[in-house]
This record gives sequence, structure tokens and C-alpha cells, in this order.
Amino acid sequence: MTRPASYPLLRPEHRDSLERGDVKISALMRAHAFTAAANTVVIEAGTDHQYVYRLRDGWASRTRLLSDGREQCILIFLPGELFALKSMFVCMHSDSVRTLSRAVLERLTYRDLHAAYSRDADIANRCTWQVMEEERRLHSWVVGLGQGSAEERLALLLVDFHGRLAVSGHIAADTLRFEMPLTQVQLADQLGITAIHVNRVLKTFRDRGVVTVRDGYVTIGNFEELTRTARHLLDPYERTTPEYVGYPAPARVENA
Amino acid sequence: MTRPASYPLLRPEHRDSLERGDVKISALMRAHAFTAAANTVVIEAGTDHQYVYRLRDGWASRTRLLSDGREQCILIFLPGELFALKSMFVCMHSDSVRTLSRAVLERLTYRDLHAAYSRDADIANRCTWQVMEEERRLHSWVVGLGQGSAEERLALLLVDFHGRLAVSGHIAADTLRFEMPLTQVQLADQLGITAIHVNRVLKTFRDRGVVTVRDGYVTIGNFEELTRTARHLLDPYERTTPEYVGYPAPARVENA
DNA sequence: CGTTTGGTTGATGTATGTCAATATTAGTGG
DNA sequence: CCACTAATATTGACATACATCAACCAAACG
Repeated sequence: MTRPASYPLLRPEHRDSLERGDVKISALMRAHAFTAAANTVVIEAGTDHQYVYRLRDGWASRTRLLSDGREQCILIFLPGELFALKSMFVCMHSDSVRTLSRAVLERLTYRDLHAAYSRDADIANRCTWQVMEEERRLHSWVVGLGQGSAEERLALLLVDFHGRLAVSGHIAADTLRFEMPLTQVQLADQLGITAIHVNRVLKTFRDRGVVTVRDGYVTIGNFEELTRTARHLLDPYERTTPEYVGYPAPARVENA
Repeated sequence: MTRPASYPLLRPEHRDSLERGDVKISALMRAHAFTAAANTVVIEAGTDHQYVYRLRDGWASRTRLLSDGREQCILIFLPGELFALKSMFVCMHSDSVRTLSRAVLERLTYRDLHAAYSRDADIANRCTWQVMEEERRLHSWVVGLGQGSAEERLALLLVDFHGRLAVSGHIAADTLRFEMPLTQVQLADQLGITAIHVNRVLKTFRDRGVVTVRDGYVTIGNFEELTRTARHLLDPYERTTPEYVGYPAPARVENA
């Protein structure tokens, strides 16, 4: 079972349209669902690609591999999100998308989705929203990479995971333990630091009782201290809790 | 006089639609044009904002100010680009947009643009394209910040400026000198390093005859060496020259 | 003509990378 | 079930890219 993404900071006038769009896209894609093991390459960099996806369950990431072997994880997708919307407009993906855990994916050819997008304003709105939401996260992550220390970045990332899972209803907002399938190497690629240094920072967090990252789980020991570590990097105007946003969390859609 | 943005890697089937969208948006906004001095704050972080903009001439940037005074420049806008499209969907901007040079701006209330976007597929496509194009640049910049050294980042940024100006027709592709209004402090905020270090890297570039950045101009002494410095960070599948993309540069629209 | 802003350079400090060694765990084939 | 291998995690010693602090110059500016 999956829940749709929630819509922090959305102009209230569009909310219903987005929820309809979410339902409609799910309906279109439901017939084309499949399961992928962890670490499956869904989209290969350097290829044209015909599909747009919806991640129904599991984690996935967009990653760029550099010609000298360095690797940067650009964006992490959580359940309910659409990805590869760019398939609709561009004929080349520069980065690959892979699953980080066992995942359930749905998809549709870009032609079919673009046809629906042209015909139905709800679907267009939902697609545009997805891209804008990703852009918002990329903005924050550019700030994190440009200005944050290793500690700040790691704290920011964990707070971000927690907030996104809470908003989408995958965990309760006050849950302090959740599944997180990234290895230290993958965390390092996301954070722009070495895996060895990730390990060191995790150790200081663990020793201070702030968070423990182990065996595919994050256990937050001191949420206040974690957010305090990330405080300067946190977008002061984004609050991921529905209370802050001023309207209730969106209705949930079950599709399995 | 301004040219519209060009569309590298765009699926050919959408090209005409995007160009029509560009013309239509320009037509809608033309009546609401104004000039701003350098360093004018166009959008203030932390406010709702009613407008969407088109930068007809000059440079602008999206910047986030952290609570402890650090500053990160997230994205730089060049002539022909739309910005603050998010005004259509979200009720809060987390970063401010300011001009980097004297600039000519056009704008429209987000309601008017969203109405046009709902009614006209060309306009919807043009808006979506803008957001996707920004996302593409953000992806590349995340890679640069996450994996690049100071030298690599600076080289990447200068190559990016040159390529974008060339594709949009503001300079000839073989021109090695162009206007660039950023100060070293502003470059530092974009690159995620200190201004002092920017200065040092610029000095090594200058001493090696690679590039000279002075008095608001970039003069490339050795283009090959500059791209070689940035080579690992360059998106191998993005080529900003129209030749590579496989179709001619878009027709130019004059609107002043 | 002082004041501000942008730029330049040197001396020194530090966060993080690199190299190396060793557990620990997970997967794989016999 | 075991032996073998390959990931993953952990920790220490050492190296370095970049930050910080400080001083100074030049041009713009009111």
C-alpha cells in the first residue's frame, strides 16, 4: 500500500487538482506495475528512454557516474513520487536511476503520459508539481553541498528523510526509527564526502546519542540535537508537518 | 534585443510548440516590462509572491541566505529565461532573486500565467520545459559541488556561461570574450568556496593563460585547457552547440 | 578626500581526503 | 553445511585542499 506525496506550501487552490492528478496517473500506470530487486538499474545514463515512472514502494536514486569513476547521487526518490518525467521532453538521460531497495514500480510510455498531460489539466498540474518539488529539494541540496560541513549535511539528509516519510504517511511524525536502505558508500555519494568520513561522522553521532544508522535502519536518539546540527541548512520556510502547512494531510489512496 | 532560450536535447516533436509558447509568453508579458538596476532584489525570500518573470536582458540569480550569514547562490539566470514559475504553485519563496547586472524584466501575475497555462498547451509546454531545464542544470551543479575541486567548479561555471550565451545567440560560439557581471564574492557564493580561494584559483588560471576574469569580462585564453580542467564534471551527453543537438538553432524573436 | 567595495597576497589552521589494516557480514558455489 | 569471496563497516596515521586571519592596494563614490 502506498500513499500519494503530500504537498507542503502548495497554493490551496491547486490542492484538489493535484490529488485528482495523482489518482488519475496512478490509474493509468497501475496496469504496468512490476517489482525490481535492490540495485536494479531502471534507467541507464546515455540512453533515450521511453517511460515515465511512479515509485509505488521502495527507494530509488538518480546518480551520475563521472568519467574518472567518481559518483554523485543527485536525488533520492521515496514512495509515491514520479520520476523520469523528463522522458516526455528530452531524448537523453544524463544520469542513471537505480533502485536502492526492493521496489515496486509503475510506468507508462512518455507518449501516453504526454497525451494525458495535454488533455487533462489535473495530470499536467501533478506533473509540473512533481518537477517543482524536485527543484525545491535540489535548491536545498545545492545549499547543503555548497555551504554545509559534513556533519551538517548528514544531519540535514536524515532530517529530510524523516520529514518526507512522515509527510507521506509512511511513518508517524513522532516515530524515531525508520528503514533507510543506503550503505555508507551510497550516503557518501549523496553527501559529496568519502565513505570513510561518513563513517567517522556517524560514529560521533552515535557516541553523542544523536542518531544510530545500522542494518538498514535509522534510529534517532535525540531529534532536537539532530535538527539543531542541521539548523542553518534547513529551509526556514519549509515545514514538512501538515500542521504547519495549514491544511490537513491529503487523503490516502490505496492501489495495491 | 533578446533571443529565446535554445532547447538542447529537446525531443524534436515539441520544438515548434516550445517556440510558439515562448512567443506567446513574451507577448503576454511585454506590456509589463521594467528596468532594474544591478543588485535589485526582485523577490524577497520568505514572502508570498504574485508574479512570474521573464528576464529579457541582463543577469539575475536565485540566492539563499542562511541564518548564520552564509550565502549560497543556487542558480543564475541569463536572458530569455523565465523565473519564479513556482509562484504559480507555491505560496512561499525560500530564496531571493536579485539582479546581478542592470536588467530588463517582464512579468505577469501567476494567476494570469496559470490561466494561460491551463488554456494553451504551448504555454504549458514552455513552462514545463523551463522547469526541466533548470532541473537539468541543478543536477549538473549538484555533481559539481559534490565531486568537483575548486578549480574544476570554476572551470565548469565559466564553460557553462560561455555555452549558454553561445546557444542563446548572445555571443558567437567561437567568441572567447564575454561580459560576466559577477564579483569574486558572488562567484564564491555560487561555487561554495571562499572569495579568497576564488581569487587564488583565478590567479593560477590567469598565470597559466587559461582564462582572465577582470572588470566584468571573461577572456578565455585557452578554451581547450579550460574544458579539460572541467572535463570530468561536464555532462557528457549535453552539448550546447546546435550542431551537436542535431537540429538548427531556433529562430530568433525580437521583442524590443 | 575619506569611505566603501572589490581585489590581491602571505602565514597559519583545520576539516576532510588518502592510504592501510582489520573486523564483520553477506552472498555463492561445492 | 562449509569454504571462499566480496561487500560493508571501522579505525589509525598521515597528507592536503581549502578556510581563516590579517594586511594592503586600487578604484569607485558620496
